[in-house]
Amino acid sequence: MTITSPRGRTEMHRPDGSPVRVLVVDDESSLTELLSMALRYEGWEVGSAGDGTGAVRGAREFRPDAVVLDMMLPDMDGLAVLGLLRRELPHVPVLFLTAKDAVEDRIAGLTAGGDDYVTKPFSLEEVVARLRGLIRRSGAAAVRSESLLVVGDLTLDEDSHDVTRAGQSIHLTATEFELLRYLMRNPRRVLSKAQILDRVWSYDFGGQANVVELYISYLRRKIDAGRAPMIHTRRGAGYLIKPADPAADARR
Amino acid sequence: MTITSPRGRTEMHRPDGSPVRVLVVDDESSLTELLSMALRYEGWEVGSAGDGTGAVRGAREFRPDAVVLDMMLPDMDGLAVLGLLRRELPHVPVLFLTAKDAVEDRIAGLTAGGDDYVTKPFSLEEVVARLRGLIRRSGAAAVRSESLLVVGDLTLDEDSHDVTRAGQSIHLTATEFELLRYLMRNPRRVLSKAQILDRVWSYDFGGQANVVELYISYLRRKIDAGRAPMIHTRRGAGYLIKPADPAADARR
DNA sequence: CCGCTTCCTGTGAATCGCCTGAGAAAGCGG
DNA sequence: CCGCTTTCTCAGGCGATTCACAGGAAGCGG
Repeated sequence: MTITSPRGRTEMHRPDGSPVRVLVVDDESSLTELLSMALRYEGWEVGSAGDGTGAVRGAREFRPDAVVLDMMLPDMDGLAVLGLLRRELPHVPVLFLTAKDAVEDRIAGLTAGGDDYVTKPFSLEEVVARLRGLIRRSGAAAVRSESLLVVGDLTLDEDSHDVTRAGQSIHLTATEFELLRYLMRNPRRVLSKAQILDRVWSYDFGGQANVVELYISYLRRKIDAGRAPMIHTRRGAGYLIKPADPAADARR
Repeated sequence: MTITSPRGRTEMHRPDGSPVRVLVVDDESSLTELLSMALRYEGWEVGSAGDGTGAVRGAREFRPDAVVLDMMLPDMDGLAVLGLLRRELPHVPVLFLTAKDAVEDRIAGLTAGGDDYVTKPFSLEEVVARLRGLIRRSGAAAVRSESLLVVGDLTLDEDSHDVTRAGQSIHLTATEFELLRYLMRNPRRVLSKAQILDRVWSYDFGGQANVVELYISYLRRKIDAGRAPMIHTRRGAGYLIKPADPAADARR
């Protein structure tokens, strides 16, 4: 098993102050690497394993607070792995990775204990968001962080998916929602189109990079329409969101 | 016997503030695991046993506030187990698990003492609800939590199964009732179709996921018909219930 | 001010997810 | 055993969503 330590900001901690630990189990090394990078960046400590045997060993040695588990492993059935994991770590919430077309009844019962799943191909934002939700609700994180993101007079609730600006409710589509969440989780910070594409769109997205521009445009229409703008373009660099400058409104 | 502690929100407590304890007895480990997960998520401490002998030992050592007991155990008759349990824990309420075709009048006699039963295959919502009822009525829980769920002008009584909106009584079928209860126990929270399926339908349900859509549609006809809607679709994410926005009514 | 690059956004097509009517099958009460 | 209720499948339909494309606008360096 490989263990890597966080390098970014750590918002969630365990009761003793150490970073949250996540075990990633997938047989495609490109995916475990992708996930490890993203989760480490989230401020978590990441362990990874490529099969069921490694997963059990990882659970025993690494004692993670959450597990990301691919249901398709080379050496054993996903449910079998789950059973063994549960024996080691009865409390740990599990985020399942499943193929889109996988028979849905394989999932049956899995989310019942508070676990969750995402289908491949996924976006990193989605995985991170769900993992945060699982950890938040599991009580492993000392700070039972809020599900509400706030930037200026803009709010986004990850539980209800409600978005408001200045108290007014705003309807967003799924993609718009994920994009805004990503922006709001990184306020006052320039995010490049490449970063956004990597984070918000599925890892197998093969389309034109200007979808980002398009969706920024959609967001502006809904978020900034007729108000002091919060979404800003940094030409040649990317986009960022920040609380509206009150003077900007008067200036217009 | 295996003991696992709660990790979720704990709404019911014992007089000393510690979590309620439930002993699960079933010989199918997949079922004890499923139940353990769900009950732990409910905020309870769970012990489990796979046979009558283990059940008696569990009762003695774990001192549960309630027992979930499969009537079909490998080593002894359900009634024998019950007798031994009663010797250890005279007042503890028991939730029996029985096969659908089991002789019902035998069970009926058993439940006379305030116990209850559900037939296999069951839904987790049903088990949890009945267990909550048993515990509430047994007086083990310090907070004699209400049996009435309220969201906006919608009320649902878990004891009487009465549902009203704006004072008007509404008739629901069993499935509609369980679905609404699940929604109302998680107000303002998006619940995915998978979560709903796992929680409201029996664990062996192998049908199409769009039954959820269908029943949401039924509920809307009865709950939201001609009123400001309380049940909302989050396209690509799931459903949620919340108090009707009063402005929405005027807007329509 | 010019020309180049980058970004914005209207249009439209394809797809997706959701809603719902119709009806079969199973359950239930009398 | 019969009729009513309930559960569930199937499939058509439709609006919402996603995305490509392309012309126009805006910023930037000189």
